[in-house]
Amino acid sequence: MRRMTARPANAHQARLLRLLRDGGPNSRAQLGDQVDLSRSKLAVEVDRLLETGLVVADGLAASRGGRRSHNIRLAPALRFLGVDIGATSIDVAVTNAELEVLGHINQPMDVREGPVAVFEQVLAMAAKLRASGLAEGFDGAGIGVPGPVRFPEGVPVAPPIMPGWDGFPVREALSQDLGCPVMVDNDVNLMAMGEQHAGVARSVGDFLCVKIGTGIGCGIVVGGDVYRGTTGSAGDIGHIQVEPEGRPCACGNKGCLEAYFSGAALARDAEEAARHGGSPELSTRFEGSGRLTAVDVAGAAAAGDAVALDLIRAGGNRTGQVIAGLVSFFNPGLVVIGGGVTGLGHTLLAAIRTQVYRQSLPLATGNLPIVLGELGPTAGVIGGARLISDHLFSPA
Amino acid sequence: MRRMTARPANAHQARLLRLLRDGGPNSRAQLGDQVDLSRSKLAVEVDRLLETGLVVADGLAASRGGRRSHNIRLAPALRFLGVDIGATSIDVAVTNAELEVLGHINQPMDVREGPVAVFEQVLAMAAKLRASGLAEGFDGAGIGVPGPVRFPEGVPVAPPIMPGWDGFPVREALSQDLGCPVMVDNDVNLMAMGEQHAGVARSVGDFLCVKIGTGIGCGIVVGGDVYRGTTGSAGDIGHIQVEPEGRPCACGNKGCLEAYFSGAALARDAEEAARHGGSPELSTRFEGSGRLTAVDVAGAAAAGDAVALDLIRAGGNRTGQVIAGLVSFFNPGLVVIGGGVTGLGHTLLAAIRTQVYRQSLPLATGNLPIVLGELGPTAGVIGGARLISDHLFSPA
DNA sequence: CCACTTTCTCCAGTCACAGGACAAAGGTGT
DNA sequence: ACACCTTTGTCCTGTGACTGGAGAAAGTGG
Repeated sequence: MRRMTARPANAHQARLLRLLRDGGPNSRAQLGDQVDLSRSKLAVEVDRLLETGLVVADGLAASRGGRRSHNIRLAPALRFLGVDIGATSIDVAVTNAELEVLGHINQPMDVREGPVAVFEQVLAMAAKLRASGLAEGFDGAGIGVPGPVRFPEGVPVAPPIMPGWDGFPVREALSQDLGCPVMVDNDVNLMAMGEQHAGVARSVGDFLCVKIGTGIGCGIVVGGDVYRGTTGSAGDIGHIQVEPEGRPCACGNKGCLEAYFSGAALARDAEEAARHGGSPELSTRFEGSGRLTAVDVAGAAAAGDAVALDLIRAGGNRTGQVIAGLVSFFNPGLVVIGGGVTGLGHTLLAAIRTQVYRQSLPLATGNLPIVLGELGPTAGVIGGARLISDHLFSPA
Repeated sequence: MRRMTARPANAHQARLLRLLRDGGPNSRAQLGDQVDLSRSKLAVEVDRLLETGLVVADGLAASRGGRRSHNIRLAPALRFLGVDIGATSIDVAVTNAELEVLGHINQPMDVREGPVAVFEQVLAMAAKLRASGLAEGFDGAGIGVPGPVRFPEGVPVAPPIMPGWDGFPVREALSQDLGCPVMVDNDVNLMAMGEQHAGVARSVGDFLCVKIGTGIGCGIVVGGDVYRGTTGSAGDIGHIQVEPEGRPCACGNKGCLEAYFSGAALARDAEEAARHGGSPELSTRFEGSGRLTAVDVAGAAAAGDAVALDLIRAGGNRTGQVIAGLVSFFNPGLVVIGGGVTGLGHTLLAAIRTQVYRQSLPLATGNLPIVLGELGPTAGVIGGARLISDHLFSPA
């Protein structure tokens, strides 16, 4: 099948495409209400979009007391690929042009296997989705990787947890293999974009999205746009010091947040507690599998295990301490907590909230919601689709 | 004399005014090189600006091998007022349209006297500048106040160190009294704008400007624009906790940065050291005046006093600790240190640099200059002029 | 004095866009 | 059934924005 070749010719067309993406099918009249263009001009631009095949007119809508309107919608065959490469697993999803997830698969994978092995698997997963009939091809793909990215080029830079990825031309390589445009970003930024598009952060201009998984990162959204910093490392809060002369961290420093709370640190602390006894729940789980993860801690906590609850609270307090500082500094309109540890749920959230509301300025916290992300693992892949669609739905 | 009444009629004119403001007099041809408009269109817009009187043509420039060009410049009679209200003193300056300071006066004043008393003094200072012949009137004024501001309305909100200012309609009142448009912002943001316009931050898109005076604040510039946060309190880093269960702070919390380092904390620590002996330099100065300020500490440090140097280093370490976190989070392209303590100079800077380079991620610090502001007390007033000129030089 | 450069103006043609007239297609009340 | 209203969409014309070229004005250097 023929893939998306055309691009919007001007800012008006780009605007219309995004409106159709975010608002679904619309009549010309409804579009006119949103774009501040005359009906004639609007009709011209819509006609041109119809000519390119980017949008189609399918059928008539119900009457609203007058002539029935034609439904204008994005081409129904458009497909975007969202790829979220985590430290220990890969998520791949197909979406339609409205960024609705049509199919989503997850497979374990260690990023440290290196880009070649990882992308082999990504391509296999994409092929599987295509084979299932959800897509005949992909019109674009958005990729998230767990480390800083030089955004314009789509190349990871000095990623601590991804040896072998430094400088690998992800965008170029995948674009070649997939045969479609590709954009690459930090996985945390993708999560932020996902929650912004379809989750709790809809209609919030400035917010923070803290992702606690194997590591800890923070997506920063300013005025609706992701802020990436001068070298693409903005939001890398895992190595902010929370304890002078504290625990040694993998990064070489001491007392980093990640040394105290993250998927890895939590598992280690839990195993320690299990070995030293005092926590029947954790000990049982430990003996079962020989190792523990954040999921085990969540399970133990849900069963009322005091040690597990303390671990979560302690971690939440550390994290909240850092977030409190960021809230004072950044004064966001919303803080979203997400990532693998979301399963720790409200115990974690309560600890974070306590710290933030206690330490940050009243003016900054006065009307500040701190909530869990509502999309879970789909946030990243939706964010990926959003990333590439933002790129494609902008003037050529 | 008649004051500036016209405003640019469109984005092109606004662009041209800003180019003339930032680049000084220019010929039509030079302007054409910078704006991506045809010569004809450019000529039309320049002519319209000439008609409004916002710009004037004065004389011919030297030939560059062909016909001599007409110099186009902003109306030479335009005058902006920059007002920087600090906790303990007021700076007022007049600038021309190019934001060059023509006259600058400083007077001590306690903000806690309240808005009415303060603005009486501001008006007197403005009148003094006018009387000196530097201005026949003001075309606009930019005001900085030491606390958060609801920017669109120009009203301080819940300012901790300014009781009596909460909700005072600064913009409206001053606009009335001065008879010209007024914009109000946090003093730290003004400093950032000043350093961006005429200081060390020229041509840097994303940077932080840390002002250490009576309190500590941080101006945040994202993509060339000041970021103010959801409620106008962004950059309020003085109350970030640096020591759990640490010193009590005036804000009611414990262990805030400001409790350890700021003009006030430094003076208190110095007086303590002077009383307990051990520092001949500080003791001498203390006996002289009965109190100490940051200036005394700077003097003692310059004379080699070990206690004073230790105080500065300790404060710098605390501050650097916080800045290190912000650098990891924000990944700026530059960090500017300014405010009243700039006199502490390189001892302070060295301590901050050490902390940041040691704690933040290499990717974020790799090419990160940390420098002292180069404008000193004029940064704020230039920033004020810049603020109002940005407002006036934008489409009506 | 001539060739060449730079600056600036003038003019004609093109494109973007708004707004009104009007046709198409549906409602609602009598 | 009919008149009348509403909503949607199309067509057309006029206006203003903008470009690019021709050419005048004003200078330099050989």
